Amino acid sequence: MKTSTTTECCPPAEPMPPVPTDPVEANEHLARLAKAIGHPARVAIVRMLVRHEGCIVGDIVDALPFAQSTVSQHLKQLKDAGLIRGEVDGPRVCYCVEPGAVALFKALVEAL
Amino acid sequence: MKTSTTTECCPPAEPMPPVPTDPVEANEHLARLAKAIGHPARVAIVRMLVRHEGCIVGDIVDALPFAQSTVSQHLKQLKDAGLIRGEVDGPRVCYCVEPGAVALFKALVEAL
DNA sequence: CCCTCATATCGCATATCGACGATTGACGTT
DNA sequence: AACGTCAATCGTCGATATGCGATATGAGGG
Repeated sequence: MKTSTTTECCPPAEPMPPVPTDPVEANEHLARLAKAIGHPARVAIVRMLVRHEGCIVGDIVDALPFAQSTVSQHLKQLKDAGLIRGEVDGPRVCYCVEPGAVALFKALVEAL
Repeated sequence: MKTSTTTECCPPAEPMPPVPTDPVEANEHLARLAKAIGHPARVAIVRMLVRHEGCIVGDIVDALPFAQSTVSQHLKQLKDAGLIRGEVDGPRVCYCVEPGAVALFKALVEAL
């Protein structure tokens, strides 16, 4: 198996970062998460990572119609927003969703 | 009563724009909505409009620490995304949430 | 060791955003 | 008709986003 690497590399991950109590901070947090999601490619990435329970790497690049460097930037933005996590797995890098962050995002949106 | 105008002006509004079936289109739609939400001021605006069942106008400007023109631009972005609607009510303009769009957004996020 | 593969990062060009002040337009009031 | 008010738009500016190719970096394999 080489073509599609679906290695296991994601730790259990925390349950859910505390929902911000301060309304202003909640707004900013939601805005930050929404902004990170605010691009079709990043939506696709998140969806892909959520579906593939495990993690994927350069498969993401193959699945998207963008150059490798572009995809890497999108991954960085998602990582900066705390939505995903990347861990080095030998020669390749393994990305996985941060379930808590996604849950928080859903909660914040639901609370709109 | 002049200071805080909370006039009634929002029509019942449709129940919910159809959830896009095409996954690509769903991604783009979600991205568009998320992008529109991806700013603290716009989050605040949406939240404000959702809470005040009716509609508000220049009160939004007073509630935010930005110039009137800036708030107007944010309102325009939200309107372009289909999240809110603005109707002229005499000398002032009345904004209200598009409940269907918000529901769709929530549904799309939930389906992540 | 060198070489390759997989990612990240840099540098660049273009486009859009975010904020503002100033102007315009629409509407009531006087 | 002239005025004042409210809101949208214009023009501008710096900052950021988005895309790419080219280049660094790092881990493994020959």
